[in-house]
Amino acid sequence: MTASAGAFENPTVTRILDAAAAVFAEEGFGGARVDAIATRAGVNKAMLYYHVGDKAELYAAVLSRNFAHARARLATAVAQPGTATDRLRGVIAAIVSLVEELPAHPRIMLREIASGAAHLPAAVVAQMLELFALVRGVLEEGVRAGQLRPVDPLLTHLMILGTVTFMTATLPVRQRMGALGVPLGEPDSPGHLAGYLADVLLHGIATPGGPR
Amino acid sequence: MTASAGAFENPTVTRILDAAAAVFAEEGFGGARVDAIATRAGVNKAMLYYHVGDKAELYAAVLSRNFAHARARLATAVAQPGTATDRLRGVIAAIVSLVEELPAHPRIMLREIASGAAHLPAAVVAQMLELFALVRGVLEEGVRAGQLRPVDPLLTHLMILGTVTFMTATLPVRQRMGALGVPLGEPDSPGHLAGYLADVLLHGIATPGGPR
DNA sequence: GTCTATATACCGATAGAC
DNA sequence: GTCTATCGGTATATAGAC
Repeated sequence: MTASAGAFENPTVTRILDAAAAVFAEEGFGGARVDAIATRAGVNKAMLYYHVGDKAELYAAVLSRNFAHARARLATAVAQPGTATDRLRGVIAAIVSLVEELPAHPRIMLREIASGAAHLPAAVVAQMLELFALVRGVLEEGVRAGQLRPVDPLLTHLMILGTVTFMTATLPVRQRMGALGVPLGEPDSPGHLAGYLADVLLHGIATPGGPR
Repeated sequence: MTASAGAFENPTVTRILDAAAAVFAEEGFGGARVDAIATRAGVNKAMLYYHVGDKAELYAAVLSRNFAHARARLATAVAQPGTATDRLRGVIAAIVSLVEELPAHPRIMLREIASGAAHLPAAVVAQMLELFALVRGVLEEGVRAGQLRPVDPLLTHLMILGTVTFMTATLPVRQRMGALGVPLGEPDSPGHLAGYLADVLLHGIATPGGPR
């Protein structure tokens, strides 16, 4: 992962969090083994407990770091000049590039959603709210400016997140489906994905003159 | 869950699979405890192994049963009369109602996607392919009939699945966000969800005369 | 700060009585 | 077919030497 570490973050801690993110993504909170995280980080298990804490603290630290990174990226996209529509495209592109930079993050969140937020600390929930507020601002501005239909901000945000997450995280599943002999279309580049999503989201898949 | 059991399915097996689906959804494959599944099913752990098999066989049986149910439902929706657009709306409504009937299924699949299909048997992958083929048929027919733009069937299918799954499975997370004091919009009924998704997917969120 | 060794507990799976 | 008891393996977490 090698995500940008916080300014005051110990390099050993960074390695531990990077390893933890990968293992949590691969095995889930319940399935992740602290031994596996320590080995992958190249540190002793006792050092892991010394530097970060127990499994739950480790998990919270990984999520908090990822969401802080996402917030910085989304804030930049939202502050860009241009129409609300332009900035919505920028937000989608930012989300796609975030998933490329932090591939473990959507996988961890997929599991978190599945568990009903069983391991999600309150501080992380607050971070998620900040992100939603940024995207909602762009959507509401687009509605006010008459560029967007009166749209449900939360459903729209979930539509973006769900689509991007599925299109990237399902790659291994799709490869296994393709191995069964059925062509599944060309592999999708990040740019292709972001463009396709923004286009469908803005204009739909119906032909302009098609029946309603 | 109480899904429609296969015709030749032992009632004890049905109870075990129902319990397993709930626990796998809640805890994941790695986090699920066979003891917890047996207790929830009201059977002895030894009986669970006797009737179904080990943890992996249990997991495969749950997924296979769910996908068989989904296939029957989707096949009905696809066979309905009407234009391709009408049937696409029917497919979306069928997917939404499936998620309502089998709430454990999307949660299990969310985790499966996150793990990179780590526990997915080949037979289940084949079942997923059948479902994709049904939806792709409707989309391709819509393109041929000129009702849909030349659309990427797989990306579109993932867009539908990702959106429906996120909108339903994120409910606990959204409730926790709402508890932090920020209004998140009215709760979404299944019908509202299906209608919103179909509408956005077909026509986008841009106003008809809006800038491209 | 770092590492070894271990306490303590739990889990998956089965043997064997009935 | 059903249940109890348990084996063997492994997990988290920490104590304690250096």
